[in-house]
Amino acid sequence: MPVRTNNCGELRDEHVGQTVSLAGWVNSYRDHGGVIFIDLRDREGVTQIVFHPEHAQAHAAADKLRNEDVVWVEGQCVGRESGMANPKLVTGQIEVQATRVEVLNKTQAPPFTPDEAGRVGEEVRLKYRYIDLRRPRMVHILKARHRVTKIMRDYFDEHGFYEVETPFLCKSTPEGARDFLVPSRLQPGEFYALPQSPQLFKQILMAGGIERYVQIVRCFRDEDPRADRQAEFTQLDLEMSFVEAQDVMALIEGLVRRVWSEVLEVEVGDIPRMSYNEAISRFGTDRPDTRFGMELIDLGDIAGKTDFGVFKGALGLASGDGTVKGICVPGGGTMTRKETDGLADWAKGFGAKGLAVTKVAGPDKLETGIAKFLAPVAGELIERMGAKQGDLLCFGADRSKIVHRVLGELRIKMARERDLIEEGQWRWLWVVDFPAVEWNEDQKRWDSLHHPFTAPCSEDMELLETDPAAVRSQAYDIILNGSELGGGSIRIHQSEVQMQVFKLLGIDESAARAKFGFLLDALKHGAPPHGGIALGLDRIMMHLVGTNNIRDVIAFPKTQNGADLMTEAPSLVDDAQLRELHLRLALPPKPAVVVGTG
RNA sequence: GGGAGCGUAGCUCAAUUGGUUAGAGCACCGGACUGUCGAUCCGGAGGUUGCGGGUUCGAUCCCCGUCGCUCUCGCCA
Repeated sequence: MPVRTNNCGELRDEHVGQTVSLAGWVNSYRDHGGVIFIDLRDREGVTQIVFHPEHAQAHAAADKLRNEDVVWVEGQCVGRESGMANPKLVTGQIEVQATRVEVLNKTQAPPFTPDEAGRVGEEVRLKYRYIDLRRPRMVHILKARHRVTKIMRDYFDEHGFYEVETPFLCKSTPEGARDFLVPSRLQPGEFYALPQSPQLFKQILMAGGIERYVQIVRCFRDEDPRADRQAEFTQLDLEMSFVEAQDVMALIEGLVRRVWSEVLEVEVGDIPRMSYNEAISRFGTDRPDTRFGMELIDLGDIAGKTDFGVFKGALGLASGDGTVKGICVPGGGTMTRKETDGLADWAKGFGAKGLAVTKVAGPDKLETGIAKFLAPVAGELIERMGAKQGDLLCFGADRSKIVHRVLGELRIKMARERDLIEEGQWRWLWVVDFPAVEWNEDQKRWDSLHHPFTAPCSEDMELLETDPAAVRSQAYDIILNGSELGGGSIRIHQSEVQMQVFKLLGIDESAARAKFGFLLDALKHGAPPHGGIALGLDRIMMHLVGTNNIRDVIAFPKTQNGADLMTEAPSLVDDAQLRELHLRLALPPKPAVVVGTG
């Protein structure tokens, strides 16, 4: 490999006259028969190379160059005459007159070129990821990701953290997400699980006196992916001893302030806090998008004055948690009957029986939908909801959980569809004061909202036995523009408290010992008070580079079926491999081949 | 596991109500061309319309199944 003196993004007027050598990929070629141009691309940019017939070796070689050939060129950096400069290239003031060329690798015709890849389907991009990664956009993303993790490591180093690696081959604990399992060869019939997070290990590190731990770590959850979720993902994971929630939150504020400042030159101010109850009540979700209004308005008292059966029914629910709330969709009055009927069907997907709507026709006048039921309270309703003529009012009347869910989802849906979110905003939020546990109606038991190691608020401790639903936890989630970037908590550091919580969750002493005995022992052997947080690095990157596709920020992502289209993982393995692991497949029978009926 | 959308040349797309030889641009191959920068011009090659079945005189088009990709509900302590 001959010497490379410069990269393709750095030559400027000041380099004119120098003999330079570049290497990279042929981004495009323009063969005029006499003079030939190629745009040479490497990681750093694009530089135009000119081949004149006088340099016979170079010219002859250039004649055969095609897109994505890998070449090395040597030549003179020359200035371009005015009118011949290319303002689209940062190197457009100069070009390199090639005197020597070496084709480092001749390529097959590529299925697509990095130039046009923005218009290529994702399936093809993933199959030929190495070509996709040559796109300046992808280089930019991977570079940004590198910078972000570098900033994070520097930041935590400055704050006294040690980066410690934790195991990938772990003990399976059936709580939470489905585990990826790894069969053990040495212990027939037994399995490891890949970590869903290093939660317990980082707590043990605290018991081990490490005091401040951080790790940028891969986590695995065998659940169906989404646009912002992948079975294999990366967390910024940390834990600190001798701290309270405020300390962890302040540390993270400092981190995002630095990352956003250095990467985007955006200043992040103090991040406001909102209680879980307020978030649910005003936004119908524990991760509110506060970039726009359209908040949920409580209408219980007004609804009670109407004769509308749906409202009456909700308010009179035996469960006692019946609620009537509404949102006002600005300008939504333009929606057609078909569209609003469609909303009702959509709402059923979230457990609602339907969705009542009406339109504002004047200061105290409603029309269409359930207008006739609301006529007596029209003025009051319109005033309460801050509505004006031409708005659409949507109502949820049901158990409060369903009302909040439906209206919370509707709020987002309407904002997106009607373009009510002003771009370029960074709305940060801490959601705090979560309930520690939530009643699971299906399983008839209490479930942790975060995880079983989250410390309850000390002043709520006595409620653990009398009124579990009222116990708040020392947990905190950080939200950006309605997306959950991460969450953490102060942990339980006393084994008696941990056992009390396990008991509430229906995990008895023997089960607790079997699954978490090592943790209980560690808590008994001098575990300090501690707490931490984990942030989704992939989601942070999605925000920083402006994509809503998590696969864009991962070099080698998987598809919705968990497949890697490039390597074709997962795949069948040899019988010999299975035998070594003491495994035998028990696949479901193949569906019978249906022969045409007719 | 459920719902929705998509699948036609290497890539991005088109193809009338179900109609005769499935087209275009780019890429590829051959040729021309000494200042282009999405070069241009001339010519050429390239198709199991994802796969299997059905309906029909005739299917890219309609029906059933299946595979793949995307979004989504469930799921994600």
